[in-house]
Amino acid sequence: MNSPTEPRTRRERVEAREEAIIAAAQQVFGDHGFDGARITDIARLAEVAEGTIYLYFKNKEALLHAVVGAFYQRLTASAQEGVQGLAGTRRQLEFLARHHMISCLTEWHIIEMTVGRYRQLSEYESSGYLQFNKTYVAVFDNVLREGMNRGEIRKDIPIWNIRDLFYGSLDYSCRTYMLRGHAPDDLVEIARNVQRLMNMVWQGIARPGEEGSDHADLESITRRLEAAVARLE
Amino acid sequence: MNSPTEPRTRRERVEAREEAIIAAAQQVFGDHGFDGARITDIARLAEVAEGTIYLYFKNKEALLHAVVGAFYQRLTASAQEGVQGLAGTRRQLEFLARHHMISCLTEWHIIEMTVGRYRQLSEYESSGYLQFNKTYVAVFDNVLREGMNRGEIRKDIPIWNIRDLFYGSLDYSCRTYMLRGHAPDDLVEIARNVQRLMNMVWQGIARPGEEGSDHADLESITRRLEAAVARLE
DNA sequence: CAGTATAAATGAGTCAAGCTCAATAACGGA
DNA sequence: TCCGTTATTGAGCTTGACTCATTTATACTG
Repeated sequence: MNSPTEPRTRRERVEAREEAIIAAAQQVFGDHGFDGARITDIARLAEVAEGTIYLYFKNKEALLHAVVGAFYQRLTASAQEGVQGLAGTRRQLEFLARHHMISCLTEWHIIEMTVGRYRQLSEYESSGYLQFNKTYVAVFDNVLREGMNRGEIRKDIPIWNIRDLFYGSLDYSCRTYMLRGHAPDDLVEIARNVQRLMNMVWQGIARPGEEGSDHADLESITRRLEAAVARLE
Repeated sequence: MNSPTEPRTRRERVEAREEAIIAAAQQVFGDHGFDGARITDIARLAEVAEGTIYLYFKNKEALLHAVVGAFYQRLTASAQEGVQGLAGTRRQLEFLARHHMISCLTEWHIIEMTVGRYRQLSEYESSGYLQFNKTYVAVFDNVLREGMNRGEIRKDIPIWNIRDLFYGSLDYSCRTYMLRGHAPDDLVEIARNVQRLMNMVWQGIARPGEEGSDHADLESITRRLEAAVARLE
């Protein structure tokens, strides 16, 4: 009857319970959304009294925080791991894009709960979610910085602009994808989608060839002329 | 004491009340977010009993729906109006981008409430929000389709991919902008931000053709110089 | 100008769900 | 086996969305 690794020590039992609660929460949150999820149901699913949950988590929000944290941990780890085996910035970005989109689609309900919650949280609480995100996008940022150093990526755009372009288009694409009633596991269609997005993004961020410098020069010349006119004014 | 246009007929009074409630709701939702807003407070601010609100709106969600609807109506109207006075796809897209970002920043709290609520709603309820969005992005879609017909925009990318790229990057940029503690009314900084994003997006969607993008850049540079000279005159 | 039917407004009361806490149970070392 | 500590419980408290019986305002009519 006992599972092979039944918790023996007090500490082990406590940790197992915490995990059980998080697992139950993930389930119920996923099924009903944040507001729709009842602590009672989470407690029942975790085979625990309602009050017990509040020994492990300060409140419902903290419970969500734990669920989201676990998700981001998985996400960040697999992203990092995948990038390491690849050479070339474009390759790496394409992997990150595909990986992000597939992960977001399969755990879409978690993403949807995270987005748009910041506002109702205190400065301190929301900083927790931001931290998760920061750690995750650090993987992207590194890829991008390396690409810049290798001369593959333009250096004249702030990195956060590129990041918003990248993840913004991907996440919106996820939403569109779901709203259109697509299956979250049609890998071929997803790959096609990502490919199109990345083609566009790459055009915008890749360091242009020889003739491209013309473009940059014209831009800087224009700025100088405008500045000159401003001085006249 | 009476306002110049005090409502006289029954119908007028009812409509004035509905508007008062929506205005109060917009205020309170904006200050405290959806969950944080109390119907009691909205009622007090609208100078109405709590029960009265439920004569006008089925529930709290319907109240939010009305507030968001009013926002989208303003947004769509001003977007449409602004586009009409402009020639050239790039010009129009740049206007739409700036307009979107400025609007979203000034009414950021409304945006944040809308995003991420879909999940907790019934199919029917969420379709209301989708409809708002559909009407709004129709303006963008038209600009893009015209651009395709004029040969300025690539035709080999589905329009929804471009839309996600466009609004995804803009909205994420809004969030970044707010999180970095920028003022929502620093128009110069916003314009710079939008400019960088649009440069990237344009690279991705412009029809490559015979140096067409260079041509377009030269065209826009010329316009800027002309504008500067015009100021001198 | 009453008189009345109908529409509109009210707020005390209900209900549901997050959260608290005094009482209880389980544990493990002596 | 006893006892101090830790963990658990669930009945009740609180808050806030929502309801509904009652009251008030309005427009219509003879």
